[in-house]
Amino acid sequence: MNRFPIKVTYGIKATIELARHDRSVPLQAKAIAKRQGIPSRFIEQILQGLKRAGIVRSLRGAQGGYTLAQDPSQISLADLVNSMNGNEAIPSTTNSSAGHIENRGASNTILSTIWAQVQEAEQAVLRVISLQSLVEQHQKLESQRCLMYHI
Amino acid sequence: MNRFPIKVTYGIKATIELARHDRSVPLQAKAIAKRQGIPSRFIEQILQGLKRAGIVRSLRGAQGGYTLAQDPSQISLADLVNSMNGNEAIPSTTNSSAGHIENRGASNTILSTIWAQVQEAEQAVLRVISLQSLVEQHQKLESQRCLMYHI
DNA sequence: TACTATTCATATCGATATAGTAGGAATTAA
DNA sequence: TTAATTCCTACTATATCGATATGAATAGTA
Repeated sequence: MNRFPIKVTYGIKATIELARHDRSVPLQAKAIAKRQGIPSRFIEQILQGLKRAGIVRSLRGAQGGYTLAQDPSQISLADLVNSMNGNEAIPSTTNSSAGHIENRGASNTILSTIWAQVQEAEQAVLRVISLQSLVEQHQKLESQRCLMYHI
Repeated sequence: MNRFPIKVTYGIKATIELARHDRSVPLQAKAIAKRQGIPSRFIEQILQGLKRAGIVRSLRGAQGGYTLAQDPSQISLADLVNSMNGNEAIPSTTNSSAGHIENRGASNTILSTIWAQVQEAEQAVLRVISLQSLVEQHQKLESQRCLMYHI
């Protein structure tokens, strides 16, 4: 069973924690790490990346921590995944340089186009999933797990 | 501009060469390498993988080489990409073990499901593209390039 | 002010994956 | 028998992944 890169997985988990947390109070990297079982120095790095991407805000110093920069319903999985893939801001459909693919050889041109289609298909899946919906699914699954214990 | 792993790119180029070549006469790895500018020892390895996947057939010895195992119209890009990604035979939609996702934690379960959706979206793009159509596009682009020289 | 908790920045590390290279055994047409 | 070819296995070099390490900068609080 394949999966997202662990860095992406951790980042998403972190934002889920932030979304579940009171947005007016910053949540510390250490707390996120503990709750999700992530090495705390590692999640710090990831959160810094998310900050640069404008997904989260931070407060330094004692009682500092991280908060979401936007409402969970406004953050898509595409936003999260792209911000953590080094792919700074995938230009959705701003294919400004159409036909300007400077590959020598016909097959390179064709394969570039197909790669773009694959990427777009992936983005289409990720764009329609909001952080909000992740949190809701999370809630639902957790409560199901609770019920199981009562059997 | 991202792209397929070079190994996958080379493999696809090799099968395009095979598709353009008389299928009753084997084409040598060395010839493919030369035409597509691929290190010849490397394309050998890749072709062996394609053979194990049943995409190509080989003839050993002098005058040996490779031929396609099926008609180009019957080979999809999904077949090619999957056979070269180590993912031996992705089970298309044989989701026999639905609900058997053995991840601890609700977010892992959710993310596994989403990853599967992303994979399926990619496969859907690749499944509808045949090697035949790649060859046709290739032909078309080459002839366009010819026209350009006449301007 | 001093102390402490936190983010922020940068370097390093081990393991794994990617992109090859190398040597030679096995096979087969001529 | 010879030359050309696939086939098999091992090796190398570089990059990426998944962290860990060290410590500076910042800010709340006693």
